[in-house]
Amino acid sequence: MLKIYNTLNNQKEKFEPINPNEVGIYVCGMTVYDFCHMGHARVMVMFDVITRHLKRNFSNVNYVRNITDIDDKIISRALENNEDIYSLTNRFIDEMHQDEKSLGVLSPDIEPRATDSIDKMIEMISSLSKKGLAYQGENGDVFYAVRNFKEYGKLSGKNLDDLMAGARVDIESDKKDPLDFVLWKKAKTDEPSWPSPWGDGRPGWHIECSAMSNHFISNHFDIHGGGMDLTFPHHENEIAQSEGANSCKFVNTWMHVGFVNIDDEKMSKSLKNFFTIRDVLKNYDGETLRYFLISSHYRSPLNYSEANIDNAQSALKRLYNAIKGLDKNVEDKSLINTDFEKKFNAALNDDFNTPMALSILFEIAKQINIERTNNLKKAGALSSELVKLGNYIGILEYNADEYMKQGTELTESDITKKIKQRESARSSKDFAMSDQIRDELFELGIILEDSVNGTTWRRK
RNA sequence: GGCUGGGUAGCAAAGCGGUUAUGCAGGGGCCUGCAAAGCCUUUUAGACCGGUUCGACUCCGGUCCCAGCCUCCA
Repeated sequence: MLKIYNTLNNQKEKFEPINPNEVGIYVCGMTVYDFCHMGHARVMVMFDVITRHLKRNFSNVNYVRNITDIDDKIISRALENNEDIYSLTNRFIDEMHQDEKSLGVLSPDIEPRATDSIDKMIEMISSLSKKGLAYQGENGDVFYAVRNFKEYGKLSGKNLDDLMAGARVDIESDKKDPLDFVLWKKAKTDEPSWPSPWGDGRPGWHIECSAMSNHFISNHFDIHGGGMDLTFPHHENEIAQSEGANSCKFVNTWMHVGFVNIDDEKMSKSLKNFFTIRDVLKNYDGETLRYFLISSHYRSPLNYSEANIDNAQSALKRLYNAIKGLDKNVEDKSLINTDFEKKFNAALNDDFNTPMALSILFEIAKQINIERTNNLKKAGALSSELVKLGNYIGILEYNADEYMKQGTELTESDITKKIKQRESARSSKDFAMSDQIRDELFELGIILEDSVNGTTWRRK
């Protein structure tokens, strides 16, 4: 039984899809004007783990993650670059897809772009307008009348009067109420625009997700996710828009992924304390990054530091080391304890407890290491189990031997030559020479390991 | 000020009202020519103060501290 923590009531609750075996899940994706940073990576990876688990348990999962390709920041960045907005957004969509691939993230089922759904947004704003929930200001912008949606604040646990007390004054606005937000922005000269009943303009950010989720999934669907910073106002506004326009419940389960922090502060573009995925991939492989991101629970804050990623790398290497050199095609179930998979799935069923799931993998690794000296077949069966469960969460995707060797500048044949030299030194008991060769290779980042089957090497 | 979360051993990070989390690091041992890897073993916890309980890191109350949201942000 799958349990998910729902931000709507701040409780872990039993997950039951609206239609049996069908799950609709929508996640707010990126605004594509720059490279993705580690915070984006965490959302991509966590929802990848989540949807992989959903797809194993429900036959028909529709995972939609949008792309925001029209927005103030995109327009100003394109202007800075003296570039067409589509050339800018296409470029960064490609970059994002490359990052996803590095992190082992599977593509969503549908990845709609905002600019392809402008008509759906206009429809929705019209319907809000008919219901008295939207109005056009004198400057031409169309706003949502927050006071007219009585349940406003139910997701974030805020009430309008508390919000008023802390509201920042928006001097140049035509809003009737400072908390009202923009649905449609009147076009300025030289800005991309679309025709609408309110004049040429472009959609506000919040309406994009309401329109796309309603269109690509349904007016009422199972799971909506995103980073924790989207809870308010973005997701609150989505509820106001969708429930206001459709007069039915919008989303059953709201899921929010915690921040990636640096020195216990949120990583963000405005604080300029962010690391892009590209930055980090210069020093670490994608799977190490993925391991790092899933090594804490998705709702907890995750502190970014090199020490912590090093830690993830060591842990992942332990798993690869366990499966190294074993025949992972042994599928004799009688040789393995089926509790491993049960416990693993139970961990994921408990609000996607990835740290718990990982600990099961280490239990298997330990068993493998114990068995490999006396029962190679059993060790092989266990390693196939370990790889299978690892693959469930998108790790252990590589050949262990290759994984342990990757990232060295030396060629295989150079290393093999050195190993042969050392072997002849060893057989003539010239241990000084033997150790010297091993030390030389160590300086170059290569670790040699002697065993009864001969000498193998791996990257430091 | 309002609303969310959270404070676990040297570091990271979970579960659990009583029994080893897990990974890294440290100690001792085995293995090894010596290492590495691995195995065995071991040290280091639960912010603070009360309460409930036979028993609390785990439940309840209070105090202190931290982060996030209340503006665009994943």
